[in-house]
Amino acid sequence: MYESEIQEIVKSYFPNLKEESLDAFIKHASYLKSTKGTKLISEGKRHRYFYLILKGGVKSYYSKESREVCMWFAFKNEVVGTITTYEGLPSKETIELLEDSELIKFNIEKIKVLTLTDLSISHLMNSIIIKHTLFLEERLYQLQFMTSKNRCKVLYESTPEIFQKVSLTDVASYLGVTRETLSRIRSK
Amino acid sequence: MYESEIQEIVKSYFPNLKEESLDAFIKHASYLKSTKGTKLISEGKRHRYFYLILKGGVKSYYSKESREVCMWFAFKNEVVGTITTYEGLPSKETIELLEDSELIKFNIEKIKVLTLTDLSISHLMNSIIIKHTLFLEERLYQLQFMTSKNRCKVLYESTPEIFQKVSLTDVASYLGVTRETLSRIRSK
DNA sequence: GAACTCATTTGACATTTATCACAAAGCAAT
DNA sequence: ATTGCTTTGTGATAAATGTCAAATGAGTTC
Repeated sequence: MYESEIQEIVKSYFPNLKEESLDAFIKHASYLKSTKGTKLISEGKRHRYFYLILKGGVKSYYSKESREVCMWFAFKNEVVGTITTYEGLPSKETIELLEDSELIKFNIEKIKVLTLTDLSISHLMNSIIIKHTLFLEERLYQLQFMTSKNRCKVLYESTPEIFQKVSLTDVASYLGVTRETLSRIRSK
Repeated sequence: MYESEIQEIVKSYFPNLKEESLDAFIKHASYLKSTKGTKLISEGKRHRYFYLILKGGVKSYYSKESREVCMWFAFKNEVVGTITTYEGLPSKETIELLEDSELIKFNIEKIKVLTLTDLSISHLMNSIIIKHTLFLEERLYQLQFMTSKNRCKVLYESTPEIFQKVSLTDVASYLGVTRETLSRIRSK
């Protein structure tokens, strides 16, 4: 993929990015095509990138004692990464492709350097983080207030594609129940 | 309290704020002393402020059908607010004083205007948000992976003052159990 | 199509936690 | 100290969910 194509894509995804910031931003972006199961970010390691999904999907999960708990899923047109990576720390999560996907990857270290002098880029990164923060708050709210049956229902209504693309085991862990329980509650 | 005193305090709390940004920042800060039970931010309303706690403590909670669930607690030297307020949206949470407290309040709208032209202030707000995001991720992790007994233990070990200053009912809701259950598990 | 693998469903049972009711303890005002 | 109020603790029971085991179903390979 040519740099000019990447530029067009990035421009359309981040319309608030000023023209003069765009060039610098693009310098740290590159196209990436990869297969199902590939890990974009692995738990315990430091990484340099965050990603924009052009095609495909990913899951994020924590693992502990051979148990995996999914924290979120993302598909086409979403920006993904981990906040620990942004902070230069080892990631606590793993981000893995759910299917063969196409992405644009951005060098986070380089782009952080740009935020030191470029307001437009600083605001862009800000808004990406805030979007994630709002998502986490909503998720916590649902875990604390809603029954597992309702969480399942709300998820199905808001993003039915998750049930097509993600295994029930993973959806169950995301909803905070075992797969057996999810299997039962969703038929009721 | 004189402006010069506020300036000293703010400067010491936000050492990364550049000297030339500090003056503009301080213009939107003021001292506030208030009594237990006062609501700094009320659910459903738009607000203009975030706060730095000089003395005292607060709790944040969501309420639904007369049930309250605490989302976090904060004490001396912590910055508090809601991300929805920062985004100019009505708050989903209520923030209430746990005891008579002294605070500095900052006008969020005005400071957001400053972030449009001031990198130093933009970065400061960023880092405050990121700190909160890391907290939310840790909390989600604990809710998904740890037993209620362990969550209780970890909370007691990390911030014992919560058990002194907050009612068991509130702590229980924060930990995701009923107060009866918390009463039982903590004695075991 | 048979054999194999993997995901999902179902059943039986154990465990945890919620719920409801009430008792005990702590605290403030008189 | 007595009264009233709020918070915390305890007991009995019900509901939800976890755990383990086995069955079914769907997809793949030979």
